[in-house]
Amino acid sequence: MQDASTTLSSAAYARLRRDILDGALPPGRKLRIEEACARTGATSTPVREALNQLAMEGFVERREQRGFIVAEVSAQELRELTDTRCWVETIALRQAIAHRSQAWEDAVVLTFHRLARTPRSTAADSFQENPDWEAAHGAFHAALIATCPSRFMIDFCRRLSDHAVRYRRLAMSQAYPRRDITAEHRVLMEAALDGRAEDAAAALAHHYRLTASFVQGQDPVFPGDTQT
Amino acid sequence: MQDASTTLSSAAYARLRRDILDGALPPGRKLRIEEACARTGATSTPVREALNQLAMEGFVERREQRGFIVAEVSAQELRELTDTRCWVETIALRQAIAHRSQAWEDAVVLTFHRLARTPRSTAADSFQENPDWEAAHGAFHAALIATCPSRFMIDFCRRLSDHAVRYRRLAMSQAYPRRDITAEHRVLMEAALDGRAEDAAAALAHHYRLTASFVQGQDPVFPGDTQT
DNA sequence: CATCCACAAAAAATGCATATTCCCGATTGA
DNA sequence: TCAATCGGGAATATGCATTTTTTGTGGATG
Repeated sequence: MQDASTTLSSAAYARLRRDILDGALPPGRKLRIEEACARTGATSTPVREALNQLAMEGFVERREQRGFIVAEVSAQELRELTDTRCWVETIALRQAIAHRSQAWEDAVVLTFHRLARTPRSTAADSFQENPDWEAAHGAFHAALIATCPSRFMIDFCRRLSDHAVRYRRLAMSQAYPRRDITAEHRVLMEAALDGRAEDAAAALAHHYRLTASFVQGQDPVFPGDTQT
Repeated sequence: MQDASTTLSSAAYARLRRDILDGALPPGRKLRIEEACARTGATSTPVREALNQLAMEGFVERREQRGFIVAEVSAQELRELTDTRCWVETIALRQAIAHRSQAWEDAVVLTFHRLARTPRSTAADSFQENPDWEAAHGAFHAALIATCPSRFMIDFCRRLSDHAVRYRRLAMSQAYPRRDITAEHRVLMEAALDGRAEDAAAALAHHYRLTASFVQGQDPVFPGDTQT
């Protein structure tokens, strides 16, 4: 019944993950097993596996004997996420620069080029999230730290990035920022290619904090969360 | 059929995790579902859930349509693990010190005291791993970074710590180090309590690197892995 | 008359036995 | 000797049974 090289479990995982990151499944939403089955076209066992994996990633919360809910978001967590990315990914970037290679430079240049050429919105007049842009953006940032000699670091950075994507999408549904993101990326790339590790790290942190402050500014996303 | 507040799935997860960290399930070992069922006393559904969670943690590898095996170890990964801990946990420690509180100081002192009073070996003449020591050791290191204002950091440090425990246990089955670990912990604690963040970070990194070099020295643990 | 507790019924999560699909190795034929 | 096929065994998926939680109702109490 299964088409080549994909398991129903993985398919359900990918589908639920996408729906959560897209915001189609909003934070706090109860995830009934049966409903998730209908959504993914699988039955309880693969769905349950998918939900458990998502729980380990922090995208859903698992309540023992009480099922799953989509993980909540908060301004507090956004701050922690942003700080953590700045702390950790700057280290990964410094390490990557210290271990740079020809292949790394090529990949950085290539992914930057692709990102710069990918429109952020699919519509010219209104903002319509372009999934290709997210992919290209992730590829660029991944390429930057690819030579960091620690899979633990790389995996952790990717996980944090995924959480950041969710926050960004939730805010984007309200508005979108007017800044020259390509320019930010170019500054970052050029510092990295030149081996100016501290400049690159600073640019990266600045880039993340700018996005975070934009997301945080979209008040309706975080109702009732006022602590600073 | 279920006693209070525990699900078979969680029990299977805890059991398999313990067996992997203890080395009872050695690296590379195939984990047949049916065998794991017998080991944990559950059937396939909860066992499969447990294995998936362990796969997300990196303790088992999931081969699509081919089952699970206990994650391999290597000298290379040990180096990456140690570097990552030194990079990340020193940041967490600096942050924790920057956000210290009375409760934090109390917890650090208390967990240090308990650790110092817990014998490392249950036998006086030969080395017999004392599970209480592992627990006390983990509690001390967790207490040190508890006030780091990022759950992402704290969770990541704990995950890395668990991987380190596995490496340590694997090496311990060969020999055990002769060093004054309590003294190392005391230096670390005192620097932290005094607010000397850089000293504390240095002590922590030194502590981890000493252990790593010991583990790495136990050649039989990593047969065929000679690259440096 | 409102509130709270107990009990019952429904819904949902967890777990099991079994069926199906897929991978791998062996055997056979070219 | 190599390739294709067949069979055994293991992983994956299904449907149902069991257990727990939750919700709704009725009655007693303040």
